[in-house]
Order: sequence, then structure tokens, then C-alpha cells
Amino acid sequence: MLELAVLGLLHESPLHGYELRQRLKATLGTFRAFSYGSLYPTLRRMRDTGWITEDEGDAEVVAGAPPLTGRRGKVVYRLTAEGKERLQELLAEAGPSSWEDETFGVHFAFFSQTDPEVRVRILEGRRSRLEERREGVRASLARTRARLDSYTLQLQEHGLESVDREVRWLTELIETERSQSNTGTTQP
Amino acid sequence: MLELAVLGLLHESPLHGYELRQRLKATLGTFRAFSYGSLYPTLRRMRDTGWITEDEGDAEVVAGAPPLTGRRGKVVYRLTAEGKERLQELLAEAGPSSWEDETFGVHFAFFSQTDPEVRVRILEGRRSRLEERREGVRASLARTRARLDSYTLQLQEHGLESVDREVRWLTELIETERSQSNTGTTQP
DNA sequence: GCGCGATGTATCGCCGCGATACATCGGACG
DNA sequence: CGTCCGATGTATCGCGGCGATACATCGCGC
Repeated sequence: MLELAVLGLLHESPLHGYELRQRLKATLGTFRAFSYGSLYPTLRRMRDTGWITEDEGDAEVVAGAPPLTGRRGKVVYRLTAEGKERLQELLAEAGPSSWEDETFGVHFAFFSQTDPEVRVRILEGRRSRLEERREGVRASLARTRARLDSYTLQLQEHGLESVDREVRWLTELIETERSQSNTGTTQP
Repeated sequence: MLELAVLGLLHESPLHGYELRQRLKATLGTFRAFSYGSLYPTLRRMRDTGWITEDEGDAEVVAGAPPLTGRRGKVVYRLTAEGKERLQELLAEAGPSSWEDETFGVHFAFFSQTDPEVRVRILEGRRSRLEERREGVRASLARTRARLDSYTLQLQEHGLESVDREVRWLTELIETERSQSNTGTTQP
């Protein structure tokens, strides 16, 4: 969800819309776009709920020329106290929503602000969700393989390999997380 | 787009909603879901436009019990002549829309119904779009690398590798396509 | 001095998603 | 022999994101 991303970015420093979008691209990279068509409505919503405030960065609007078509100044967005609470709440979330395709990447991007335990639980949740999906597809593929043309087959197999790759990636990450939190009670 | 997928599937045989969804899952695998929340509205829209017709599979509705809460019979969807035309039109499309993330997979899934030349153009279009994106992310990454925390960095790099993988996959596919259409005028 | 690309705010309609509701049917299990 | 459950089946609703588009300003090169 965009909401988390916005809260996470604004937690570092106040920003205006355009910058926010640049940061979004820089932070999420390949993985997700978030156009203005989502950004501005989201900002509006968040302001209305009270997570953020917006204020003029440009005070120089004054009585200049235009009663109509007023000059639009930069609008700077800033976290409120409630916004910070909300961010903490979202960062602590390790339920199904945090390992959905669309949400996981955003959560991951803000892992440095996330509790180590929660990190592991999110990574594991994501992994088992992917494994489930993989097994589902594998089963269905085994059943219908014969009936499928080569293109459909190749698509499926490419998809399967991608999922596999991500599972392996997650496994590495989980191991790293574990070895970093060396308050090991269970490990012999 | 769901429209193409529906047309492609109905071209093989008439189906009702539930089957259609099963086929969708079997055909697209990991790559895309398409819930009923999209399916039924889309079918409605397509019927209204005239690409498909819907008719009762179950004639056994009759005057049984319920004037209210009428028993719902299966609804079988079938391509019209216009629908077939529309399918051909969409299959021939090799513009930017066919190499978008969401659309490409659907196009690919129906490649066996697609003209070989169009296939290559779609694959190449997809590839160059991915290469563009990759270079964009790489550039931005090189610029901001120092400022990013390790998680963001890992996310970016994982994404980059995924893109790379897909590019390699596409390259293989393109080569296969080329070598199969051996009406070589240019190749010495 | 003029145009063009980057910066900047904003809206609109489309489409897909997840949740939910509701109904029927066949088989498993007590 | 009843009943409960999971698969089959149709359908809607609200939400959130996307791409296109509009419009305005600023700084730079030519």
C-alpha cells in the first residue's frame, strides 16, 4: 500500500509531492511505480484522516495578479504524531497482508525501520505463501501438462522458476536475519 | 487485459464463468489471477459490446417453485463473429500495450494463435522495454547507492536480477522464433 | 527571446482485486 | 439415514492503483 510508503518516506523528512514520487521510484526500483494518479488522492485521504499535514512551502502567493487561476505553490507534507503511530502500527504488521505480492516489497523497503522479529516473520510468511502458490501451480501443471501448447507451458515454467528464485532469495535473507540476532536459545 | 484472455479461451470452446476462471488459472499460472470481481463485469461488458453471447446451459429452469429467488442456471458464453474479429485484431497488436507487464503474459499465453512475425515483434518490444527500465534503475541506483540502506539495496538488486533473467529468457525465445521461420533472406 | 525539458499539482475513467453473499450438489462420516 | 462440508456456480461492492491528460512555472541552451 502506498500509505506505508508515504509514511515511511515522510518519517525521514518532510517532502512535497514531486519529491515524494522521485523517492518512491528510487526506493522501490523495478518493483513498483505508484503514479501521481495514486499519490495525490492518497495524500488527500491521509490528510483527511490526520496522518499528515500539508502546508505551503512557498509563502510568496499573496495578492499578486490572479484572483482566478491562483498560482499553485509547492505543498509540503509532514507526519503528524498520529501518523507516526500509524507508521509503527503498519511496520509491526506481520499478517497475510504483509506478504501479498504488492505489499511485501513496500514492507521490505522499510525493513531498517522494522523490528528484527517482525522482519523474520514477514520473510517467512512471504516464503510460505510463495511455496503454497508454487505447489498449487505445479500440481495443476502436472495434471494439464499434456493439453497445453508449448507457449503456455514455457510461460508456466518461467513463472515457476521466478517463484523458485524468490524463495531461495528469501531463504538466504532469513538465514542472515537469524545469524544476526544471536540471542540463540534453541540452537545447539 | 482480461478481454483478450476471454476471447482466446472462448475461441477454443464455449465455456461458462466458473470453467473460464479455472482455465484462466491453468493457462496463466503464477503470473496472473483474474478474480470473479473482474471476470463477470468483463463478460457483461463484452456481451453488451457484442463480442460474446450468453445463453442458458440449463434449460431446466421452468415454473418449479420460485417466482422470487429464481434458480440460477449455468450461463454459457460463446464467441460471436464480431468477437472472432476482435480476437484477431488483438492478436495482431504489437504496440506498447502488448509489452506492458500485465498484458505481455496474456499475449504470450495465446502465442500459438498469433502470427509468427507478430510474435517476434512482441518479444522484442517487451525486451527493449525491460532493458530501458533496467538501465533507468541502474542509473538511479548508481547515483543514490551510497544513501540507501542495505534492505533497499537488496530489493533493488533482486529486482534488477529478475529483469535480467527475463531479458535472457526473451532473447532465447526470440532466437528460437527466428530459427524456426527459416525463410532467411538476410542471414548469410 | 524563445522553445523545450524538468519541476510541480491535480483530475478522470478504467480496470482489477479481495471480500462477501447466496444457492446447489455430491459424497463422507456419524 | 441425516447432515455437514467442500466443490461448483453466479454475482456485487467498494477500494485502490494506473495511464493519460491538463496546466503552470522555471532555468537553460541556442
